[in-house]
Amino acid sequence: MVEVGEVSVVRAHASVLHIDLDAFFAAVEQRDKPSLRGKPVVVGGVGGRGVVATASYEARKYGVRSAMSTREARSRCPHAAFLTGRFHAYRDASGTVMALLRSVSPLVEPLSLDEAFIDLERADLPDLEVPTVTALAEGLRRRLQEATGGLTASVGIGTSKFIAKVASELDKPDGLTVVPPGTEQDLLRPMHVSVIPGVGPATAERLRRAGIHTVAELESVSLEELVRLVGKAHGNGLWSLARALDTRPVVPERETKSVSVEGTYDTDLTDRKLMEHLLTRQAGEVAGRLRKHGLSGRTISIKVRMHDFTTLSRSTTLQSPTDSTAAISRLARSLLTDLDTAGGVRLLGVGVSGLADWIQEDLFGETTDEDDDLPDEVDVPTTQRRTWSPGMDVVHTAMGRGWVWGSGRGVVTVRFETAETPPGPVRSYAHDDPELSAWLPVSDESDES
DNA sequence: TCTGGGGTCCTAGGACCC
DNA sequence: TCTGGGGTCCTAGGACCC
Repeated sequence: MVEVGEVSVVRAHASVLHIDLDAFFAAVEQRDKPSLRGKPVVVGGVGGRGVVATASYEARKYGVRSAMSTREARSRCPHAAFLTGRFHAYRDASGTVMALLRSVSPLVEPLSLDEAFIDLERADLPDLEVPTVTALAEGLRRRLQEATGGLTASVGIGTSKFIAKVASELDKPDGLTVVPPGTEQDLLRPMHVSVIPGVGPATAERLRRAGIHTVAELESVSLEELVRLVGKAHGNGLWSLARALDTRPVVPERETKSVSVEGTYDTDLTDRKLMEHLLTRQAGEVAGRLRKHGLSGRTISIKVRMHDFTTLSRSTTLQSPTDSTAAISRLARSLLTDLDTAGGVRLLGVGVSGLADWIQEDLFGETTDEDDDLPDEVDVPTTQRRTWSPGMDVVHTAMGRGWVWGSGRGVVTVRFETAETPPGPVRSYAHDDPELSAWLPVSDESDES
């Protein structure tokens, strides 16, 4: 990437590589189970409301596609093997591939289990001319097959992420396309606008109504007009990509922004008690994943998809991050109270965002003046319930001793005492969180001193 | 019984603060 | 009493990606 002052310029060499494993989930299944080789394989949800995650090329011949309902896939290709998927196997294979990619260049950006960008400017190469990067890619594809027991990949190389990704689509499966620098516009202009990342069905339809079908037509539209059509951020992005202007860097690590769990049920839910039970279970999974990664979050959300596919969400933001199952589950259930679910619910989900690494994160010394900025208490049915007094109650938890700092919405906020940096970190708990059972009123503290 | 699950980013409006 | 603008945070919804 060339930097000219603040402005980054498109690369002079085809030094971005995009790699896409062919029909990845299905290919892993065929690799591990020889009887499936050469036969149509469909991996995805097998329930009444399942969809196809990956179809092998044999199944694609019958018109089976990703995101198609499994029902439809069955009617198109009844003799295919329908499998639910073995994610640990896919994760293993993906790990092998990513490690191989990192041996080519330290700058590898995985996009999913089966896709990644590689920055070849950081590879050990004599130059970045087309023959050199072509040879590198052929060697990589060969080694990948060996390392994975026969998985194949499609590779594209170009002067940007956009071009590399478009290129990898051009020769599938098991192909390689290098787009020489300077030929990007010739490649793109005849293509449909939907080759541009971010142009999905809704944007394509808006553009179509404005008479814009191809990249060449998109290129002829002014920036102002594009922003008017699709909004500011999107408009700016489309204007640049239509001209093959893409300076997005290859970024190896990205911070997690949210963690969520959702489920679609084979029959619509109408029983509120059952919905609360399911939200509780999901909250536990979310909290477990947060803890596993040392994360906690301030915003708890639920997602509810109704029988008619309309999707609602409700969220609430705490003063301080939590990873507590009880807190997340209580808030999730209380958010459901808002919603009229009479028509039946096909999907429920729980998510946490506004993530923090709570050990390092914030709240050391800020937010000093008020004890309780939490929203007003909602009436949550609780068997064991007491009043927590900010500034008055002391609690003992797995994290040590802390003061009750805020209270509301069925959640207690605790500020922990730490030796070196008072006041210490803050966490939230449900009122009846078992972790808080060792609370002591402040008046009992005299015994300790 | 068309339409999964886990994410990211954007928009728009309102509250609130300066 | 009226009129402001900018910035940030929050919520809800939607588009999109793999």
